[in-house]
Amino acid sequence: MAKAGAKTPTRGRTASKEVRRQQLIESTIDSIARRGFAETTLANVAEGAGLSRGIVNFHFKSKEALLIETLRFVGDEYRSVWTRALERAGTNPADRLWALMEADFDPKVCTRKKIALWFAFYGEAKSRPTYRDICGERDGECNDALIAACRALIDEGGYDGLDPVVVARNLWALTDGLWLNLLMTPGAFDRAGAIQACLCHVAAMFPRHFSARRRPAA
Amino acid sequence: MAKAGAKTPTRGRTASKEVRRQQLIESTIDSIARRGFAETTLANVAEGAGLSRGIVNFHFKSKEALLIETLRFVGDEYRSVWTRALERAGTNPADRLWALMEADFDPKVCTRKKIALWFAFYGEAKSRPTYRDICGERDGECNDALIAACRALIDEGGYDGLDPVVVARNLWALTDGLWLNLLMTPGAFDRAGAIQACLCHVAAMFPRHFSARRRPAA
Amino acid sequence: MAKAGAKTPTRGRTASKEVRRQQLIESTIDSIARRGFAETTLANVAEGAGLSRGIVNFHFKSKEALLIETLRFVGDEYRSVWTRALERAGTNPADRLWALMEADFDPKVCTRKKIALWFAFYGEAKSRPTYRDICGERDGECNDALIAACRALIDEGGYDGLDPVVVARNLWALTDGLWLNLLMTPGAFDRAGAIQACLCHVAAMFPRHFSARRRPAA
Amino acid sequence: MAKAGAKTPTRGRTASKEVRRQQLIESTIDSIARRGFAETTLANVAEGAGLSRGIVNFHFKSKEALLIETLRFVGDEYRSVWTRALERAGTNPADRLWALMEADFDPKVCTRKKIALWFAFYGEAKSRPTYRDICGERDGECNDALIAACRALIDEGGYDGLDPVVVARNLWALTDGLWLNLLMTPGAFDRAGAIQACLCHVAAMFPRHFSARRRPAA
DNA sequence: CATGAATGAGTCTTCATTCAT
DNA sequence: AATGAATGAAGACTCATTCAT
Repeated sequence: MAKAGAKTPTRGRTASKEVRRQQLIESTIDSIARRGFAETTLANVAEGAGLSRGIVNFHFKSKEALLIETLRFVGDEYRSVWTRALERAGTNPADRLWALMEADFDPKVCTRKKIALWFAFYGEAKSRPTYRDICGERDGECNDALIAACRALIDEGGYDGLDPVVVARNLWALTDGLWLNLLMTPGAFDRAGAIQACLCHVAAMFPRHFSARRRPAA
Repeated sequence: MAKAGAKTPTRGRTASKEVRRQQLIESTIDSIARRGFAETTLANVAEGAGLSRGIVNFHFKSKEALLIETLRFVGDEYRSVWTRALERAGTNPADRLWALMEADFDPKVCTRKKIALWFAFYGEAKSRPTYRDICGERDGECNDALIAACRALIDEGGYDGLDPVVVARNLWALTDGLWLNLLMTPGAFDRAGAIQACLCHVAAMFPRHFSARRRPAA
Repeated sequence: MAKAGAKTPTRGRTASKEVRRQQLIESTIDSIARRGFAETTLANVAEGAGLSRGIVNFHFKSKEALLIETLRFVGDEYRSVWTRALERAGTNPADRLWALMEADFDPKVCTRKKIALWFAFYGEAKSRPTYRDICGERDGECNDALIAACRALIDEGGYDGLDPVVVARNLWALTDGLWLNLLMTPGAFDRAGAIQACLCHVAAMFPRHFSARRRPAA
Repeated sequence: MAKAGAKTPTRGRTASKEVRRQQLIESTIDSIARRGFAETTLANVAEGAGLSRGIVNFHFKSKEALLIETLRFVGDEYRSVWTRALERAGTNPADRLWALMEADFDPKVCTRKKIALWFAFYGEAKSRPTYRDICGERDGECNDALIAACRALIDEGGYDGLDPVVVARNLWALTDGLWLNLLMTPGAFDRAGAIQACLCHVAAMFPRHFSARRRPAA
C-alpha cells in the first residue's frame, strides 16, 4: 500500500486488489451511515463504488467479512488519530490526557457519518461478539493510555481520593455520550461545543490543571 | 355466554388483544437484545411468544409498526421510572438531580437486555427518522428536567461560571456513555459501579452538595 | 323467502340464514365489481356486509362456494329478466326476438357493476369449469329461445339463406360484445345506444320486420 | 472473453436478458390461459419457463410489471396482425374492412389460449385502470381504422342511413362476442365458423359488397 | 480481474379457515 | 347465530452467493 502506492493504478479497469477492497470499504461506510445496517446490501455497496454486482464476493469472502474489515478499518483510523495525538502531546500528563480527549473530536473521526457507523456496529455488538471484540481492542488500548494519563495526573497534582480507573471511565463515557448526542440531536451543538463540554468536565475534575477557559494549564 | 355475559361481556376478548400485543412486544425486546436487530424476524418473535407465525401481522400493521411500538413501550417505561423518581425526590435541587441520575441505573431500565435494545435502535436512528423522533421525545422531556435541576443547583450553590445546559448535557452524556460501557464491556463494572462513577462526576462538579462518599449532602 | 318475507327479521342480530346469505352475496357482487376478483377477500365481503370476519365460513362452505352461489344468483336474476320479457312479448317472432335483445340491456341486469361481475367470472371461466358450466346453462336456455325466435322469423319472413343458428349466434355475440364495450369504454355510449346498435343490426338482418327507426315492425 | 469479444462483445449477455424476459412473458401467457389469473403465481411462471424461483423479480420490477408487460406483448402482437392485414388489403374499403374482420381470427391471435388471456385481463380491467388503458390503446387505433373503412364503404356504396360509428361498433362488438363464444363454448364452432358468422353480418349490412357465400365482392 | 445473470433460501405479508366463547 | 382471535399455508419479494463468460 504505502509501498506500492506510487505505482498502483487507482482508477483503471484493473485496479489492484487493495484499491478495490478499499473502494468497497469506503462505500460500505457510506451506505451504513446513510441507509443503516439493515438496509445496506451488497448491491448497494457495489453500486456506491461504481462497480458491478458480484464484485464484493470476489474481493471478500462474504458480506460479514466485508463488515468486519470495515469495522477494522475505521478502528485503525481511529487508533492512528489518538496515537499520533498522544505522540504530539509529549510527556506532560495533562497534555496527554487532553490530547486523548480532543482526538475523539478530530474532524477525521468525528463526523456524523463515522459516528453513525460506530453506533450501527454498537447496535449489533451484543449479538455479534466479533464486533464487540474488535471494538474492544480499540477501547482497551486507548483506555489504558487514558488510565495511565489520569494516574499520572492524579499523582502529580495530588488529587487524592480519585480513582484513575473510575476517572478514566468517566472521561471515556463522556466522549461516547457526547458522540451519541451529536448523532441523535444534530444541531444542538458541534465538535467545538463537545470539546468545550469535555473541558468543563476535566476542569471540575482537575481544577489545578484545567479551567473552563484554558486548555491544559501551562 | 349469556351466563358469564352479564359480568365480563367482552373483557376476555378485549383483554386478550392487549395481552397478545404486550406478549409480542416483550418477545421483540428479547429477540432484539439476544439476536440483534438484523436477525430479529417475525418468526422469531412469534416463536418467542409461543404463538403462531402469522400472529404479528394480525396484531400489528407491519413489522415496522411492531418495532416502533416496542420502542415506544420501553420509552414509556423509562419515562415512568424517572418521573416517579423525580416525584419522590421532593423539591431539593440536589436530590432531584441525583434522582434523575440514579433513575438511569434503576434495575427496571438498566439491564443489559434493555440497554442492548436502546443501542440497537440508536444504531438505526440516523437512517430512520421515526426512531430518532421517538427517542427524541424521551430525551427532550428528561433533559429539560435535568437542566432545571442543574440551574436550580447552580443558583442555590453559587457555582458561578457553570452553564446549566452544558452541565446537564455532560450528565446526560455520562450516563449514556456508561450504558454503552455496560453493554460493550460487561463485567468491568455494574450498576453500583456506574452510580459510583456518576457520583464521582457530580462530586467534582458540585462539591458543596455531593462527595464521592455521600449521596446528596444533607 | 317470499313466503316468510313478511315475518323474517332482516336486520336483527339473529337474521335468518337466508337473509345473511343474501347479504353476503350482495356484498360479494359489490366487491368483485369494485375491487375485482383478485382483490376480493372474505374479510372485504364481510366488512362490506357490516358483519364479522368469520361470518362467511359460517354461512358458506368455502369462499369458492360463495363465489359459485354469487354467480348462480346473478345468473338466475338474468334468466328471470329475459324469461319475463319473453312472456310479455307474446307469440310474434319479431317481438320475441326483440324482447330477448332488449332484455340484455334492462336496467336490472345491464349496469357496469353487473357487467364487471360477469366478465370477472368469464375471465376465470377457462380455468374453472364450474363457472363455465353455470354460465353455460344460462347461455343454453336463452340461446335456444333466441334460435327458436330466429327460426320462426326466418320462416315467417322468407329470409332464405339465413341459418337461424348462425344468426342467433351473431345476435348473442353482438350483445356480449356491446356489454364488453360498455365495460371497457364507459362514456362512449349507454344502454340506449346499445339498443340502437342492436336495432341497426336486426334491421339489416330482417329488413322486413325491423328498421333503424322502429322497434319490431307492426 | 477476449477471444469471442471481438465478434459479439455483449450480445450473449444482452440477448440473454431479452430472451429471458420473453421466456417469462410466454410462460405467463401459458399460465394465465391454463390456470387463470388468480392461480398464476410467480413460482408457476418461473417453473413454466424452466427457471428458478427468484428469476421474475430479477427481470421484472414486480409481478404487476410482468403482467402489464405481458398484456403489452399480446397487444403489440395483435396490432401487428391487423396492421399487416390492412397493408395487404390495399385501398378498397370493402377489402380493408374485411381484412380487419378476418385479422381477429388469424391463427396467430385467435387461439383459445390468447382469448383466455384477453378475457382474464378484461375481467380485472374495471378495477385496474392500467389494464383498461393498455387495452384501450389497441381498441382505439384499430377502431379508428374500422370506422374509416366503414365510412368509405358507406359513401362508396350509397348505404344511406348507416352511421359508420355505430356500424363499426357493431362489427367490433360482434368479433369480441364471437371470441367470448369461442372461449365459453369451445366446440360449438371454430375460426372458420366465426369468419362465416362475420360474413353473414357484413353481407346483411353491405349487401352490394358482400354475400354470405363470397368474401368481398369483386 | 470483472461482469451480471442466475439461484434459492429466507422474510414479510396476506388470507381462507378454524374454533373457543 | 355470531364473533373475532388465532392458525398456518402460500405467495411476493429480497438478497447473499455462485458461476459462466
